[in-house]
Amino acid sequence: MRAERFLSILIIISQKGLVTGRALAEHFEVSLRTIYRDIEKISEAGVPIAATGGKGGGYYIMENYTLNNLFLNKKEIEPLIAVMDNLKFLFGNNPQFNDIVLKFETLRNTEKKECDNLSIDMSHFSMEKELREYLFLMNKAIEENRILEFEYINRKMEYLKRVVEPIQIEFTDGHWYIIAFCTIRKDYRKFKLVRVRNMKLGGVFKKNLISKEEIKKIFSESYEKNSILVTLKFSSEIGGQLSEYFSKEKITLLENGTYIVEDFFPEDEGLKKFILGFGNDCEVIGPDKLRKKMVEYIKNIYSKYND
DNA sequence: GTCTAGTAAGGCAGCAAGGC
DNA sequence: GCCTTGCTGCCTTACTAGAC
Repeated sequence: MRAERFLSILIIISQKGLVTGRALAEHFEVSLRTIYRDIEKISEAGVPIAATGGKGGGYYIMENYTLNNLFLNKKEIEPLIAVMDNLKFLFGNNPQFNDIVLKFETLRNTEKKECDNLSIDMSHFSMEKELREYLFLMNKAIEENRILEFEYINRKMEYLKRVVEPIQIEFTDGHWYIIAFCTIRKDYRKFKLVRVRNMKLGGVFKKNLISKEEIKKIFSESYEKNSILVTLKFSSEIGGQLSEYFSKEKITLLENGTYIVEDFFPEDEGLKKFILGFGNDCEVIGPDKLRKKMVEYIKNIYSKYND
């Protein structure tokens, strides 16, 4: 704890140039006396920290002394800083996270030129404010083993109450999820954050010792169990777009210029909408039951426009 | 379980230096 | 001179680890 504070004090002084002992004491929530002792120990360790008294005074690191990037090289720092930039936007109200960001910003000062060629955006345009608030609550709940209560919007636009024991925050396919044990469904579930409303922190729960790998396996098995092998035929016009949705080995180019794609999909409403998203350029070849479902689905749409 | 030593931290008092 | 800030010494408290 103390060694960690020493390093943070050094980084803060290095980052800000001049910092008062009082400011450091407030930041670390310790007494001024403790900060003086810390500064003394840091100086004894050979770091040239100097001080000026009076108004406008404080601690500073003497010229020509820089903090080395001990563990990371330039190429490793670049993607980390891009990610930290994003996470700062999302977790900015977490004091512990802000300390980490400060450390990375210190690295940025020495690596600035190398950080400009990578940009990552993990925000969501429709619920920026809620996203930040929910991520903060989720993070806190996981750290303190606390229940999360929220309303979850299902496909029928019904608001269903959920009480969950959170395990992990995940960012996949451009969306944030909370992986948790649902105390209502008595099962592990993945909740899409854009469907969550009115999230609140609840009481403390006893942490289940299930590993992240086991949970991953549960979701993977569930996905496979609910998935079917689908064969799709695409027109030559849409060929270029297929690589956005499918891996190379799943796409076969036929002699007539059309494409065949074979892949596993979860068998739900989303699949039909996904296929229809390609419009007239996609045809279901198999399985037959999906082809029949598509026919019914399209008939329903047609009837809406044929009054 | 109890005692002891070490460590970390807080509080207080007094002093020095610098800026306004 | 007053205010702000740093510096130091002394005492106390709380916690932890090790010895018995």
